[in-house]
Amino acid sequence: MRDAELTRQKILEISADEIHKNGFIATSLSCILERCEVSKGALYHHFKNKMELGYAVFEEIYTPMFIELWQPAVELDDPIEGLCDFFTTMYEESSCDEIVCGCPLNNLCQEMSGVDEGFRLRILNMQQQLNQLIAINLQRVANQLSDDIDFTQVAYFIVSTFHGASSLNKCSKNKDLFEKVMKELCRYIKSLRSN
Amino acid sequence: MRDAELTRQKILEISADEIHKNGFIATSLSCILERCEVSKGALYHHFKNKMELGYAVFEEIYTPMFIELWQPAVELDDPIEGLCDFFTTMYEESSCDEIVCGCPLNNLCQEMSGVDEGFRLRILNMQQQLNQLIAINLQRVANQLSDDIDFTQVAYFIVSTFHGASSLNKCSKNKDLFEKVMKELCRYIKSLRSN
DNA sequence: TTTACAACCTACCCAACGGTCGGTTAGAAT
DNA sequence: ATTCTAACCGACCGTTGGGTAGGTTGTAAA
Repeated sequence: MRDAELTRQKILEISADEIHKNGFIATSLSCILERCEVSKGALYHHFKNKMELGYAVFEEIYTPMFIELWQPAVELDDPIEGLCDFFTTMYEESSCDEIVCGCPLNNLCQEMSGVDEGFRLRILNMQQQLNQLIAINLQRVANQLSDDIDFTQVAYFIVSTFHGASSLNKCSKNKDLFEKVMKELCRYIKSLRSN
Repeated sequence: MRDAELTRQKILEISADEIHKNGFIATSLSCILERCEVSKGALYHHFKNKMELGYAVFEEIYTPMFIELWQPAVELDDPIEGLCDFFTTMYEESSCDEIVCGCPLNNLCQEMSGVDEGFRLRILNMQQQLNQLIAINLQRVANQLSDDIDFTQVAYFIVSTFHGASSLNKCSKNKDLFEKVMKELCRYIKSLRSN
C-alpha cells in the first residue's frame, strides 16, 4: 500500500501549522491540500470532515506538544525557577513570527469555544491538565512558599497571564510588550516564595 | 429625510453586538441586515464595505465603551481599591453569557491583528491608551507603593491577565475559573502596596 | 410645484467554501 | 494470475459570503 499513515501524519502536521497561523475556520482545506500535495479524496478518506480533522490536530499534535513544552519546566526541583526560566527563554529565544502566531491553545480557546462544543470540551480538558501540572508541582514545594496560597488559583492565574500576553503580542507585533508582561510574571511568581 | 443618522447608529450598535458574540469574520452582513430591518443597499450607503463597518464599530462603539468602563475604576482616589472592586464586580454581577462573550478588545485583538493591519493598529492604539490610563493613575499614588515598580509593565501585566482570564472563561463557560483568576489578580494588585 | 439628491431597495454576481461521488490504482492475499 | 479492497483522485455540487448596479422614494430647498 502507499503509506497511509504517512499521508495522514503529513496532513495532520501541515494542518496544525496552518491552524496555528490562520485559526481553524480561516484555514481552508484547499490550502492544506496544496501544501500536502494530496487530493481532497485522500483527506476525506482519512478524516470524516473538517471538524474531525481539527479534533485530530488538537489531540495528536497540540496536546502532546503542550505537555512536552510545560512539563520539563515545572517538574524541575525548583518549579519557581523552572517557570521563570521557561518564560524568559520564551521571549528571548522565540522568533518574532513564532510569538505573533500566539499560543495554539489560547487561539483555539478564543476562536472555537463558543462555536463548537467538541472543541470547547477538548480545550477545557487541556486547560485543566495544564493547570493540574502547575498546581501539583507548586504544591510539591509548598514548604518554600507562603502559607496562604491557593495553588489551583495561582496556576490559572499564571496561565491566564501567559495567554493574555501572547494575545497582546499579536497586535504589538514585537516582543517588547510580551517581554514586559513576562518579566512582571516572573516577579510575581518569585514573590510566592515566603521570604 | 428618513433619519439617516439613526439608521447608521442602529447598524453600528447591532453590528457591535454581533461582532462581540461571533467575532468579526463570522458575523455576516445578512444577519445584521435582518436584525436591523434594513436593506443591504442602506448598509452600503453608510459604509464602504465590511471592513470599514468594523472600523466604525471599533472607534464609535468599543473605544468609548472601554474608556467609560475602566476610567472610573482607575481614577478613584485609591486606584488599587478601584481596580479590585472593578474586577470583583465583574465576576459578581456580570451574567454568565456576558462573560462568555469575552472582552471585545481581546477578541478582536486575537482574531484580527494578524489578518488586517487597519484593525491591528486601532487595537494596538486602544491597548496603549488603556495601559496609559492605568499606569498614570498608579504613578499618581506612587508614594503608597513599593519603590521598584515599573508602572507600564505592571499595567500591561494587569490587562494581560484580565484578557487571559476572559479567554479562559470562554471554554469553561462558568464564572468559577474567571473568579479564581480575578481574585488572584486582586491579591497581586494589593501586593503592590509597600506595606 | 418642481427639482435634486441623499437615502434606501432588490435582484443579481462571483468567488470560495466544505463536502460528495463515481471512478481509478496500488499491492496484499489467495 | 486473479481478486479484492484500502487508498487515492478530481470533477462537481449547493450554500453562503461580500459586494455591485440600477432603479425607487422621501423630503428639503428653490
